[in-house]
Amino acid sequence: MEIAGEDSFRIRSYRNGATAVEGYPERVEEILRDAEKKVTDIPGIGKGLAAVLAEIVDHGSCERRDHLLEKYPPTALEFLKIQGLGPKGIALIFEHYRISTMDELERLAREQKLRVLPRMGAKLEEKVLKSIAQYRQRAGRFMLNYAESAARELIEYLSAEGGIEKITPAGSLRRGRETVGDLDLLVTGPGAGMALERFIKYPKVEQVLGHGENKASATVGREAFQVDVRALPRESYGAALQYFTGSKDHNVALRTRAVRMGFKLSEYGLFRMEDDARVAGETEEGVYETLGLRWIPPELRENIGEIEWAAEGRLPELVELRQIRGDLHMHTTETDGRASLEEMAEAARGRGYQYIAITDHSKALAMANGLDEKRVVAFARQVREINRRGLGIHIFSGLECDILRDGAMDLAHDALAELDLVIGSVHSHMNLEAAEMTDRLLRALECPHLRVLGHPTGRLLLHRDPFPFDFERIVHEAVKRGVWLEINASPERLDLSANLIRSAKARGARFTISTDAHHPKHLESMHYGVITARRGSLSPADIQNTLPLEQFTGALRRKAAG
DNA sequence: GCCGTTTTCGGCCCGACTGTTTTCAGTCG
Repeated sequence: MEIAGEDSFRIRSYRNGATAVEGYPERVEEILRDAEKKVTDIPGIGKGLAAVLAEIVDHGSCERRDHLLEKYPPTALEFLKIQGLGPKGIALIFEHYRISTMDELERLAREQKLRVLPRMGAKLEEKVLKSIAQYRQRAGRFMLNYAESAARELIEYLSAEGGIEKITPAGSLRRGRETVGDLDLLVTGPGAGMALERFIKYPKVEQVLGHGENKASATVGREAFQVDVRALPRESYGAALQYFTGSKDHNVALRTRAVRMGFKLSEYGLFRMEDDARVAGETEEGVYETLGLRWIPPELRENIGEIEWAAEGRLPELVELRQIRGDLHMHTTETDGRASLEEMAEAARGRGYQYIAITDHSKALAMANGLDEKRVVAFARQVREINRRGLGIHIFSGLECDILRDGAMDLAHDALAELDLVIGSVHSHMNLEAAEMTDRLLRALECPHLRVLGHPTGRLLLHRDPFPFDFERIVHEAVKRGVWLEINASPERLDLSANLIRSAKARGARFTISTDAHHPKHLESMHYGVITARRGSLSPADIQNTLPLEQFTGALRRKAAG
């Protein structure tokens, strides 16, 4: 719609509507079917979008979309990812050349055919070519752990010089998004300007993209991770932190509120409209407070209703890392882990946990030397013995049991009955049709010994999409049967995602957060899981492994008792 | 296309940078 030059406010409404539907705990399909409910009760959905939604539910598309797809190739949206090209530029290119692929765009730029168009020139062609190369190289996003360690190293490097009061990563990293596009680093203090100088001399800098008085941009490392460092005066640090943390949608909503209250909010501060006086900006808390809001944790700043919650004092109490009492998914050298049970236990004890579950693979994962019934029974006995001796931390005997193609568990029920905690996971045949996958998971949930559904969607970030199934139905059944949903904290998975967590919570689901560690070091990934749970608005009470040992043991037994 | 404690019509978030430029549209964050 942007490329077609449609009304910008209508475009915004569509975009808002899409986010609203995505984050809404109920399925649009169900709301439409239910005569009691109205789809227009979703904030951001009015009469027009309600009709569009009905169309989409009916036949998978809508007239406007079909029409646009006749006029423009579907790849047009990819062109928006090329720096220097916006909707207007792309429209202009389409008017003059019939192209539909990135290769064709590249050819136009190389053959100097863009510069003949109005308001385009040689510099733009160069920029486009460079950007296409980057687009191909990295598809633009990095996993959270990559961004986090890049930020940590850089902060350490920049802090070494002195004269720096604060240095904070903002943007999607601060919000804890599962993948990060680039890094915004905010610096204040008398040495902030010098920090920019120092940044462009950072040994890992590959290419300096820009360097001014207040901001320096560069790509870091061979992967071309873009980092922007901004030097800020102390009085606007909080406003800048707020602004650059985003999300964009959150900021738009916040500014709207500011305007309504007679203020103007920018990255420089919060100003009173009537006399331009600065009323807040040194701290983030001050900005929110002046707008009549509690401080909103960055993980919630996605315009999912958090501003209303903050205004009404009903922000959820979000789970914190220190509230996690144990890790319920990890592997040892018995299968594909790299450390022994004792080593894993020792590392967990070092983290202050009260308990862990050792959950090696089952025999279907032959490659990993998965456990068969006999080894499972022996393992359960061994764990009982270990706990009698005492390791300074309680061990639960567990298993990550494969859910076979037909939904049967990989091991016989009487063997599973010996264990304290059985996780059921899909590791194979992930390309089934949604209906078949749903049946498979439903059957798995029938197993009376199943306690946790492991990495429920099977996604691998930047690698493999979630496999399709009827999520609501599976959640419904899991809740009914007392099966907990895993939030797999491995930064490659973060499965469930924040959106699915919210949707599942609204249906009464209970969760575990576990690392799926294959090495003692991987236990540190717990905080990615906690961040993801926070993005899903979860409180400690939603998460089983925040329970102290005794209560957790009790919760485990309740399923066993029926 | 959405929305309403000024409003069912007339608004809808803000500012910097760049080169397409000689006064500003388009892009970016």
